[in-house]
Amino acid sequence: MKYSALKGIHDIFPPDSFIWQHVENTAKEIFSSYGFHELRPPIIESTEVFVRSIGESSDIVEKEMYTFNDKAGRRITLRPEGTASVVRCYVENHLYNLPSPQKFFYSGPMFRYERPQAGRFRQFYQIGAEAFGVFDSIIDAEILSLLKLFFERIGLKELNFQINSIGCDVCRPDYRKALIDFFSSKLEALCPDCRRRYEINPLRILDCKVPDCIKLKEGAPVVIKYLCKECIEHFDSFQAYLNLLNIPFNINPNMVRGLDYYTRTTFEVTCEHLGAQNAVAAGGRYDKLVEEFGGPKTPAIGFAAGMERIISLLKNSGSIKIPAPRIFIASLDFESGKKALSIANNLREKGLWIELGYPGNSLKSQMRRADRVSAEYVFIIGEDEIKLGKLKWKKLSDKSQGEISFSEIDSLISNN
RNA sequence: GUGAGUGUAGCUCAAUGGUCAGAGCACUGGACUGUGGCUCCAGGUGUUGGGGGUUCGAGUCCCCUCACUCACCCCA
Repeated sequence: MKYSALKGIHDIFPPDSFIWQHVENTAKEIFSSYGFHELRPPIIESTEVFVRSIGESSDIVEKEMYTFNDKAGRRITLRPEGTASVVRCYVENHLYNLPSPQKFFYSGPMFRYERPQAGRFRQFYQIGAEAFGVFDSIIDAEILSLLKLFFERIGLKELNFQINSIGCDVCRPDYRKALIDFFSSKLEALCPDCRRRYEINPLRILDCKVPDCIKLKEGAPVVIKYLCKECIEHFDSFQAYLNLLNIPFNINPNMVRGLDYYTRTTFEVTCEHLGAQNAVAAGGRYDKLVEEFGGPKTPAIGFAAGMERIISLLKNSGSIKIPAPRIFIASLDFESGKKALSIANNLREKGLWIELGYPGNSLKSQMRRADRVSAEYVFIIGEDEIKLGKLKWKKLSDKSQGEISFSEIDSLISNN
């Protein structure tokens, strides 16, 4: 084979593309009902947009971005995530002057230069949503409620909702310091990765999976105990809203998000059937980011859902119907072929999905193809039918068949 | 970036170091001269991922390389 798609980058084609459409259409419908409207940011930005939002020292920025110079020497990056672009757009276009809150959703490809594995690709698709301008945790609950309805509607089951609060810039420094104090005496026993995390982002030691590290973090300070009064109130009311909405959730104090911009609420939706990369959606609050981008002080919260992971769960559940043509028209020679073509044209103008058999193939093979594509009806036109001015029809599901004159085709369609 | 596993027909996979590398699925035709699913018959493509080595002989063993997969890191 001469050419293949790049590593970690995949084509999407039927029948999978039907599932993609189903998910995207459902998302648009559900998100709209929560007042989230589509925003289409570009997929490339100046590198600085991502460096400033995601964080200089994060892995994404340090080693995973597709970055290049354009012809004028500007530093350009293919977006590794969506939030940075949405915030840039929000600030650049002064959308904060519109009635608050402003709520947006987006969908499209993201790019990260990573080693591919199950549920992780170099080009991958996310559907995300962002809400600007609300401090109250009621919006946090609305976001989870939106996710729950979305996943229910597309047919995903057995999902776990995990939440946490990682504090704000008032209380997080205290917690960070407590963690550093706690682990400083255990440094030698930690795995090499955790020793590195200790330097870069001590919070990340908490979600290490190495058995020894799991033991060592018993008795480690819990973030919730260090939250300031405002953060506690926010987290408590968040949970009250979730209970009101009957959204089952677990508090996972070890869930710390990797991106620097998160504050207070973080959450993740996971599914056990996925493999190591088990999050189908994740997000959180980022109350400082708009300001850092030069906008007014504006609280915000958002999430991103991984399309490929959703699709793979739906494929395994086998619950998606693949659409099928309404009518398959088989024909046997030049004259009947012409008749078939013109009937097909008329019916397609009415919006019906019509497949044509081709007279070069035997009727048997045309019938077989009609069956393979799960056509509802087969029309058969040959020499006799042309002479008599009528065609034979057959309904494949129950084998019923009959004849109908060419002029009566419309009524057969509308009666069935 | 690190580690492990796998590369044989369009797809899923067989083949103890030994003759000509096979089967199922799928596709086309026929049995059924114009009626799908079931059954039977017929029809064919492989530089065994690529390169080198060991051997009388390599799909099989060794080395290199590439690709894919899974896991770590990280993250949707």
